[in-house]
Amino acid sequence: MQKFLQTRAVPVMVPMPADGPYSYAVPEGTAVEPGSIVRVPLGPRLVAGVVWDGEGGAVDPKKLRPIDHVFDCPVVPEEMRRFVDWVASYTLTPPGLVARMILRAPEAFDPEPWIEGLRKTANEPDRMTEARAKVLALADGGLTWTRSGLAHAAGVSSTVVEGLRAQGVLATEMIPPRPVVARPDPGFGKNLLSPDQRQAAAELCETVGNGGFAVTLIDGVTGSGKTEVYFEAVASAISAGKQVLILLPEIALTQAFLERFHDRFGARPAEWHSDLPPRMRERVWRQVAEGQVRVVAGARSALFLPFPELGLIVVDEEHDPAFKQEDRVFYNARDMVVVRARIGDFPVVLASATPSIETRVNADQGRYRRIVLPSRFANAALPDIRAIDLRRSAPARGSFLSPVLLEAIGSTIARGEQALLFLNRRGYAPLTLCRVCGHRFQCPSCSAWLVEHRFRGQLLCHHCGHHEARPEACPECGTFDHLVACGPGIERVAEETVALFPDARVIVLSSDMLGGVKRLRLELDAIAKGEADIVIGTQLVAKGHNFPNMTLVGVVDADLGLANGDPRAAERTFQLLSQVTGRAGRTGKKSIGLLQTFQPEHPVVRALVSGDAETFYQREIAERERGGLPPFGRLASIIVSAGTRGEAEEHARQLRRAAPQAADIAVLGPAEAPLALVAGRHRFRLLVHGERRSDMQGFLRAMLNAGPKPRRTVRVQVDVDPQSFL
DNA sequence: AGCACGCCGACT
DNA sequence: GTCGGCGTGCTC
Repeated sequence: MQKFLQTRAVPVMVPMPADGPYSYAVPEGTAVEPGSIVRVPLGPRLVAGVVWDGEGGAVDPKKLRPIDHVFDCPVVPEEMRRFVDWVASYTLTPPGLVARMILRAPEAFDPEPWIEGLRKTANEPDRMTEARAKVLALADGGLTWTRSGLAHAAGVSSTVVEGLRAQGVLATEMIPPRPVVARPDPGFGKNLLSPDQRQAAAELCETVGNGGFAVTLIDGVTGSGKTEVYFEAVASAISAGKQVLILLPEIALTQAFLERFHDRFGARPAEWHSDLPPRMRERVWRQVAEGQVRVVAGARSALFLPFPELGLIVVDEEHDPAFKQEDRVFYNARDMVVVRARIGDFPVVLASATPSIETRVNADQGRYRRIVLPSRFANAALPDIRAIDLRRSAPARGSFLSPVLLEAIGSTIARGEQALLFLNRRGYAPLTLCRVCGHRFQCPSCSAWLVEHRFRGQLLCHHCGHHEARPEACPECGTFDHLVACGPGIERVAEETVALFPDARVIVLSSDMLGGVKRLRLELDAIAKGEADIVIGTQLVAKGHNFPNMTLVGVVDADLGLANGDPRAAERTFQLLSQVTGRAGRTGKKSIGLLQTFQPEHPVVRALVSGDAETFYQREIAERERGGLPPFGRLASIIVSAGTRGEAEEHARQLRRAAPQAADIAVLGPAEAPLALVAGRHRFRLLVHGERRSDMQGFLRAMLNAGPKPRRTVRVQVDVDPQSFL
């Protein structure tokens, strides 16, 4: 006891939702410093934690337990610890949960083991064979090889290599772990840039060269070569000895992107995303922490890697909703990037053909610098976009493709070019009903319509994943053969297309496709090689892939997504359809985009057809600031979720009553909230906005403190959307 | 977040 | 008579 009282106690952030770090005793002879990664006892188990800053909080000395182990690992940099504190405070998340995000590679805290290698000695083998000669010829270079590497390179079995080792011709020598990627060379494969690109790259490199915190938006139409431009900024950061992070929406993190990077820098960036195999994950984490990896291309969680020398972050497809995490810690990685850069005092590049409204406003108001790339690169021209008014040019009965679109598909494939049909709806039909009694198939746990997937023979809920076999008879009235599919899904469009163009080669791309990522990659390759005439796809065709021979993009339902209550409906639809139509015309051939719509006068449709995005943006910004919808930039939401709608609603009401400025709060019910019903949990979103952009945080805190404490299964979480932190 | 403890329904 | 459901509570 006496000894423990004298022992130093340090704060350790443990990976669980405590309000702050816990105190642990530092055993005699153990050295730790802020940022040290340690193993500590927590209740019945041992967990990894990070030694935090300041003095350990006062605890009952009887509770104080000693640190179990200090890992031989680089410390979590000070910038990173401040970042964790900031994110925790901003999102009202317990800091331990945020810290947990940087500790997601448990095996990486121990140094990577050295690998057993083989090296030629002066000894001669007893007898020379052809296989042995091949091995020795390679080993003569004086290099140390791995056993399998040497056998493979020599084209012999590893028993040959093993035999030579047994005779002492090859000796074992330990070699350090291999880097996950080679060092990128900023001067490797410089791209030829257009004058616009050169100008933009020069501006960007100047900002990067100056160092210091700055945010630059590169706003350029699809195909204008934004990537080449920000690659130049990446090159200057590498030359300046900095590490670089490129954030991409997970789906855009494709092979094609990695290859483009390779072509420019002679090496791939390290990848970081949820599908990374655990072993690779650990190696990347470790090598980033050691500063061996200089460039990471990753999904949003890459922001929590422990870079010691980070000097530039690029966020590509800045507007993409995939940068938002909506579970546990609620954050928008794009916004947290800006904070991370401010803490580290280095620049940020945001790139998008269709920036988010809040980023545009930040640029307009001078907080961000904006660089515009107005035209497509080289001979590629933007597709000519037209609306098809479905009231005038209606599809035939039971069909979803209008005569105008069918005609365009026909002539496109007759020219040997490719057509893309886009419909953002998986499955066969979004609603099934009984023609006799009117019964509609609904999800038992979240009351959304069940989507028929005819290919799988199932009805599925796209909210919670519930699925059931498609019945023959109506469960309500028992009548056979009177169930009718309402509306189109991608499978149904495919069925129609195959029937109308029986000789065309049709490929369907959707995220629920059998065969997963591997199959998807094969299909994309096939399309690139011209092995398809018509591609039918959901959202996933919008991103990253280049289809060089694609000269027609048909949007089956341009109105889809405009009618839900999401305050961002118009913005999101504009972004999605811009990207999809942007798939066409990458090679200079004349190309067109056709939008099937019932609302040709809708601002989104008009913006796409006229190519005048500016008017659309100004209108959207004005719309939000006029009220009705919460103005951007000061928007936060408190999400209340509970098992039943009643409970969530009641709690939301109470919180709203507790708030001092009730007029500033809008309560959106499940119908309007974008994520109203998730996994059977009913959610409510209170959108909160204030007149001053100062201290949104304090307001939320006050509201939560004044409000009732959540009881039973009611949970309250806070999601702060666009930034008020600049 | 995990994990243990604890109190009520269907099974070797 | 036990196995096991998840509600509640705690972790320096």
